[in-house]
Amino acid sequence: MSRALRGERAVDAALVARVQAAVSKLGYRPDPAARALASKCSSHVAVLIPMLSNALFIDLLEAAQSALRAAGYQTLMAETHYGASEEESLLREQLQHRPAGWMVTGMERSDATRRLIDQSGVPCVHLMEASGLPGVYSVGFSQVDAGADMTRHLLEKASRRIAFAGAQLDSRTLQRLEGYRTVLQAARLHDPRLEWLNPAPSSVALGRQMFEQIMSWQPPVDAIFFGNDDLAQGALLAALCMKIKVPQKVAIAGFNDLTGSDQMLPPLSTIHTPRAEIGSAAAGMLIRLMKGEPVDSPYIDVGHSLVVSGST
Amino acid sequence: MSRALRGERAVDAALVARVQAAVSKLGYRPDPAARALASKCSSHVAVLIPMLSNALFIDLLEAAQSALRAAGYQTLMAETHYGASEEESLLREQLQHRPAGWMVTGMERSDATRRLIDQSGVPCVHLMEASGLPGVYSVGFSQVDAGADMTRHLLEKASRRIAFAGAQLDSRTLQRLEGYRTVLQAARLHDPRLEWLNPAPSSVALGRQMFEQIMSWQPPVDAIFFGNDDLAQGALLAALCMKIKVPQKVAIAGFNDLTGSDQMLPPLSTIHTPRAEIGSAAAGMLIRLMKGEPVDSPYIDVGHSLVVSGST
DNA sequence: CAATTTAAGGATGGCGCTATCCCAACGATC
DNA sequence: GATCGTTGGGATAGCGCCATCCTTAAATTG
Repeated sequence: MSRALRGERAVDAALVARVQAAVSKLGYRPDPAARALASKCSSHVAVLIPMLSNALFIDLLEAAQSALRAAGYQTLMAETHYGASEEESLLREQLQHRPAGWMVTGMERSDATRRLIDQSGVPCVHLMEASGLPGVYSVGFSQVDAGADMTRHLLEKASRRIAFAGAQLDSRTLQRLEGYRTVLQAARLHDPRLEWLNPAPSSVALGRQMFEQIMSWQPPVDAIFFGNDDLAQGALLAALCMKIKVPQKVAIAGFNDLTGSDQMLPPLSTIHTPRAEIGSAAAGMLIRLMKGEPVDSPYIDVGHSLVVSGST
Repeated sequence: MSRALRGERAVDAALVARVQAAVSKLGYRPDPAARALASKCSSHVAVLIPMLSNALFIDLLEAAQSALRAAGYQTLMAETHYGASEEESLLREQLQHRPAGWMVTGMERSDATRRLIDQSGVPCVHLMEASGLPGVYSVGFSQVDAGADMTRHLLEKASRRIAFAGAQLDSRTLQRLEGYRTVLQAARLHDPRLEWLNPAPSSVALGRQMFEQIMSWQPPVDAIFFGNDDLAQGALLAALCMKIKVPQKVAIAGFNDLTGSDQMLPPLSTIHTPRAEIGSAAAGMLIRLMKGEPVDSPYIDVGHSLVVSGST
């Protein structure tokens, strides 16, 4: 009797033991396809991330997948390439497979996508941004606060003309920019010409290029806050190449604390973001939701921390 | 009638058209769970890679997933962490889900795993190494030849004392080492003390550390061939830090042509490996196998190319 | 102690497909 | 023209579970 296996209703302990014994003796394994057909719900969790090539999301995915696997769920990863319509079509595709849960990145998406998620009745956890919206589950941290923290750090280091250089221009980068702006406006040091925004994907090569561009501008800047570490790494390499002293001539800061940032010359000051923690906490929350158990809080703020190093 | 949808047997064109019309009008979508239950085969493809944190496998996964998705298959990615037993348990787990196909990395695995794959009857394509074994499907290139090519290049650049520095020590790294050895032995320049092997995972930090170690050894080396680009990137950073001129004092070469290698100072000489091509070619081959169609050749050699740059 | 409620194990009809069998209609062969 | 393949469409029995109902035994009540 299957009830004994799933611990459903009240079942006599002796019967459970007998069933368990038979199960392990015969090597019985329930068929996921049959289970999905009968219960109208698979054991798959669809995880939608913008891009694998941004190392940031790898950590997220690895942690989430590992936690989900331990709980008996299969992870179906898909890339949205930062596209709202691609996200929608991926979700629609996944919906046919009757996923048990969803994990999506960020809060920004089309209304159609939002409706799709709501109406599907499939529990969904949002990654990377902590939101207080009712009925929305999320695990992340305040991108605005993190951006503000780094800007404040640069101010403390006596920088006055602080540039912000961002790529990809996804909503999280723009939130960091917002934090930067708020702090500089409060200090009466904000200058919109110091905001360098490039919609191209973030990369070491682009960071190098943006650094060269910013440094050729007049009047010179004291510091550059890059929206992602790969850009900042490129900038540090460009500075080495151009023999520009960092941080004496210009301070450089990054975001996310990616692999290799601590190996740069000088080591990069950055904001450490606990991606693995986000992944596992989100998986934990989603598992509770999928089992119909209550969750303590609809959103978890894992925080962030400033890593002060040689580049500032 | 479902036959009309799947193009099975001979079906009248008019009937097919009528069914198609009804399908699109009613928005009918076949249920994957029911299909899997009835046919004893899902539309899932399990892709097993060693580790996501090695950028090399990201390209592989992205290309494979994109091709598989286009053909209507779902990708289930899993990490073996370079462990034979972990690979076996992952495969065993996947087997319950009746995958339509398998993609695994490399040729090296336990006998039990090999048997598992054979006996399951699920088609399997091997990635990264081109093998001529009968009944084994694979897409890759000769790691031995690639290692030999780079070593020959260093010889041509007048290096005589050429070190090999490898990490992780997976079978592919060892094959590159084999190519290195063969060339140096033929040139009567082989010295086993110049082989620096570290089983720790490959990383920029480890490359830096290994470089410092190798450079403090006597007598000095002319060139170092690193088994992966992240190690070589770390070495280039260490050289900058130690004010050791590259390639004048020591030449540095990498492998795989990873992101950022062309941005280093000096740009890194490396072996370009067509990962995306491997991923899509392997997916294409697997799709044919899953459909029961014949494949032209059981293995595809995508080749490799030497990228000569500033570091050699 | 009979009547009623409660608890827990057992039986069974689908879930939505695929595979298989079956049969009608048609052409080919002798 | 009768027999025999052959082609193509329809009907149907599961696939292996889960949800639901049914049944029986035990506990509770008046």
